[in-house]
Amino acid sequence: MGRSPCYDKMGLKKGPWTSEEDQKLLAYIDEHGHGSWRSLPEKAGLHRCGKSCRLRWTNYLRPDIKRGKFNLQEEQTIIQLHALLGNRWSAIATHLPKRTDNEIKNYWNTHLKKRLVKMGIDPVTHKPKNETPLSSLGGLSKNAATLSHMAQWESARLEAEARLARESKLLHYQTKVSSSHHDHLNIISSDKQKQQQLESPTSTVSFSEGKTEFVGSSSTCLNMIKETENDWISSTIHEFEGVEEGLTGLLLGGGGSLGLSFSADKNETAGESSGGGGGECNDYYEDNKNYLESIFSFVDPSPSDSTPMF
DNA sequence: AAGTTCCGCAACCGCAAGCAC
DNA sequence: CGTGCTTGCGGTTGCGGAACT
Repeated sequence: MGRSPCYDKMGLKKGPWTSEEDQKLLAYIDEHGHGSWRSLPEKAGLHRCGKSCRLRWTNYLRPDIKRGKFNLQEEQTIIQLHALLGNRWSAIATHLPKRTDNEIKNYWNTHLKKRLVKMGIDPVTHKPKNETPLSSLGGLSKNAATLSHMAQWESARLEAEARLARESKLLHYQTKVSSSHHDHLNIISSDKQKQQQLESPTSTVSFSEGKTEFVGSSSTCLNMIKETENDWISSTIHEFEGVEEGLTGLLLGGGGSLGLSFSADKNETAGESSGGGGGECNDYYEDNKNYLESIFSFVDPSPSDSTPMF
């Protein structure tokens, strides 16, 4: 199968991009859209392979990228979506407008993953490494099964959403040429805001009477899978045209109940600050409990203490 | 001040899905 | 329907700067 023979080709540069190369790439995409990535470098006068250009564009030069530190809400969203979706960074990124999958992946690997480990939570399964203390939460295994099942559906749905977002992007950049490339690095115009709406599809997962539903024309999981993708995508378009609060919003809507003490790098965890690991377990236990409750409250609509999501 | 270690992030690699022919 | 090309994705690497000794 054809893998693009990238950097072996004579004269193709690799490594960090210079500002001059950035300008060339931006200017070309401004003018023509990216079109075929393979042919872009030659047309743009770049001695790079198309793959490198695409990467540079999607991860760095795109005008709708927000750079800088992740805020608390974003962190929580990543963690909870990761619990649902695993390492599906592109799917997670669709719920974090202006953040790239690469950035989210990096942030997870360098920050969040370590924090969970320190809290005694397995960053892969999002379960406590020592199950026993939390078994007292009750119903967790049942919830875990539900969560797993849900994740599968959410996964499938997000794939379609992501595809839609990609198509929207392509359409936008092929048909719309924005102003100067300096603008790319600095502003978000009204056009870009429209674009964001397309690029940031939101979920409309709802839960009722213990049954999971996906709001929209495809009201049940079964319907969702039976519908043709086009039908489903078009229904999704209607959804996020009118619905502002998506999965992210839902997650954050319950954010007040989140007990995670992710206070942006100050003290990594309560356990760590307790010094020498003596009292770590209790602190971790509290963190874990809140952590898991925050995730499971997303699944289990028990009316008691969880903040209503809708 | 110099050397070493640690950390964060941009970029690369390779696989696989999607698409066109 | 099969084949080959392009693109997207996730894992990993390596460089540069910060922190530490």
